[in-house]
Amino acid sequence: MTQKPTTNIRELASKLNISVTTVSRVLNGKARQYRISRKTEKEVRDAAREFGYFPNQFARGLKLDKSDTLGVIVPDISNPFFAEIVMSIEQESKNNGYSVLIGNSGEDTDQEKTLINHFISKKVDGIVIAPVGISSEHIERRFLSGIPFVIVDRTFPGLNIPTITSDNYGGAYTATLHLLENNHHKIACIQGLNESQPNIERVRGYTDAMRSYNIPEEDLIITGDRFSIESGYKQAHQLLKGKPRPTAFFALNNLIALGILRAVTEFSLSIPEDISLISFDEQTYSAFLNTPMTTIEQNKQEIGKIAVEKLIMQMDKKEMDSQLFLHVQTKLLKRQSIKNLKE
Amino acid sequence: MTQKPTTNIRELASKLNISVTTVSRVLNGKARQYRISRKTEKEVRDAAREFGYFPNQFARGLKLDKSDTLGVIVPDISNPFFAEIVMSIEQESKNNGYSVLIGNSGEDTDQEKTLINHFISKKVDGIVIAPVGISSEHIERRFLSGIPFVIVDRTFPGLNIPTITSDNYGGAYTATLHLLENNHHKIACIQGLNESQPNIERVRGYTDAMRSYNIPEEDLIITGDRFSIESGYKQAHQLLKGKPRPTAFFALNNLIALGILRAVTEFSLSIPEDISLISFDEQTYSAFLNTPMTTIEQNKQEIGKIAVEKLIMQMDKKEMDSQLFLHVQTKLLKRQSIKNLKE
DNA sequence: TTGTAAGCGTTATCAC
DNA sequence: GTGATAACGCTTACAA
Repeated sequence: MTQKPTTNIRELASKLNISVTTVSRVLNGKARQYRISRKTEKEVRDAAREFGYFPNQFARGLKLDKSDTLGVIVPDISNPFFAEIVMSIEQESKNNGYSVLIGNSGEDTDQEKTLINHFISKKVDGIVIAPVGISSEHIERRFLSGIPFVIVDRTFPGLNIPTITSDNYGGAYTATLHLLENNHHKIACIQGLNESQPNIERVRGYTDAMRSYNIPEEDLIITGDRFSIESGYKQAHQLLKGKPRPTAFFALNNLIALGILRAVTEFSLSIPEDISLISFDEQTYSAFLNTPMTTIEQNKQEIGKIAVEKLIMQMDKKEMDSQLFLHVQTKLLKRQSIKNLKE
Repeated sequence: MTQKPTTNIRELASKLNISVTTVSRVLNGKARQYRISRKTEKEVRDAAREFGYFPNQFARGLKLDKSDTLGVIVPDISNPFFAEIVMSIEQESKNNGYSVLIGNSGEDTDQEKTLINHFISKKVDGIVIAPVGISSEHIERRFLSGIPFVIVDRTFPGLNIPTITSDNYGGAYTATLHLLENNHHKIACIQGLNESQPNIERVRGYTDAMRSYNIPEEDLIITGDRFSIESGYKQAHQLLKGKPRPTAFFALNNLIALGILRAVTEFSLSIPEDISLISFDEQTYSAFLNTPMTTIEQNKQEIGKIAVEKLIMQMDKKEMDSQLFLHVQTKLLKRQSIKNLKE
């Protein structure tokens, strides 16, 4: 039950003894265009304020076929990486006069589908989605049928939908290089959701860096099942049991890093003395771990902001922007979780 | 621009050579009530599916004066505490057929006001809000004017709006007692947003526990300015400079704890050897700090869930529930950040 | 410079 | 069992 409509445009008009047309025009900023007298304009504005009138969004939407609302779907809001992106999206949307509907897919493609349908039936004007990343047909179909979309974080190769991601390849390359420069050779790359594009790109960056040092890396790329603490823990645990141990871990996201930390602690090893660690994605707590962690920072603020900009462009121009795929730069934050083996 | 209305109810009806009334009835599950024939019912359902028809939510909203949408407002989505509450709210809303609009007030009461107005004009059926916590008139006014509200986390004393919070008093009492039992006497209580109710309640719990041990606590209650890392850092830094130092810190939320950690590291002190620490609010990373942190866990999942339940009750019954204020139990998670001084 | 009225797509009321 | 139609509140051609 919503607030009882204190006032509608008709009442307001009759109170002022003018037509609803005039009221509507003034309130939509078209007073000038229709050469409405200053006096009338002022009267309308004053009355609207006085009676706390604001147009009914259902009626408006029905007529104009738009809701001034965007939908956002992420796989896991409780992951601060996505939470920050959502925050940035909300902020930028607000600045542009849009509200945002939120949806959490829980890393589940079916739920993601349901959410998309739901949002469309709710008449969102466009959708920013960080997909689960396994399949994209459902997204593509909707996009082709005319729903504006922007994809964030988890791309799909060959999908012609505007996409904003971190420079995953570059970030991973930098991370691995940093380890190599500290004379690590046995660097284990702990994956999250193997099939997802950020994961693939990060592995590619890792691999290329390793090859540039002529180091074979095949056995060091460790399969994960998803971007979660549990997955990271399981893989790290497995590796730490084996001999010889890797000298360093490259965690492919923040949750994987947390899982590794757990395994390392369990084996009573310490960082960086016994094992070095670098993680993709900086978090608020990264610096405050007892051994502050070296990370690859992603600019979540920027990712969210650009996503909304691109989406609005798409909605307005109803045509696509030239720059379809955008990479946001990452940054290496050196802290104390990496030991130089030659020292 | 939303999807072109592939089909509307009129088209669907004419395709089937029946009236819109019948179609509407079937699709709203009123086939039985109006004794519509099995055959017709099936035809309608099949056709709806075939043409991908779903009712226009603007028209529906206009007619029924409801949106099946809830609004959620939090002070800081990037704080995982709120992110998890939002996640839970989204989940529970979805389960009950509601969408959720999200708003981030950025710990700013003006923004909070704007968001509330915005949501109301968007015709949300109700609002769950974790207010900034400084003032509540704007909320109360809207509530009294008929908008269903549920407040979460940051209460206001004497405000008769359904509220769900953690048992802040009890949690803080337990935390402090735990420190006392480990023979700490100089326990600094590092506040966040002093004026906010959770802060006040936690201080009350702290104070009562201290008094039960006959320990004067006045100078040990440290003023903060907000629930942020910076605030925690600043206060801890100040304390560590002074002599004699407290032997333990009680951080009034997760961000404050992070700030304390930063200060402690800066002074090259270690936990728990040099200083003990307990934090209100458990986080995913709490256990993975090199010194796993002892915390008071809050049941965010439950808080969000109950909030939505209460809100829906309020919307449905249009009357208030007997149980206006609800406390969700907290739990002490003992880890290694506290040293027993007698050992 | 202002007004009249049609129409957006749905549901509820009344009629048969 | 089913149907015609008014009404929800707004914007916008078209008129004046």
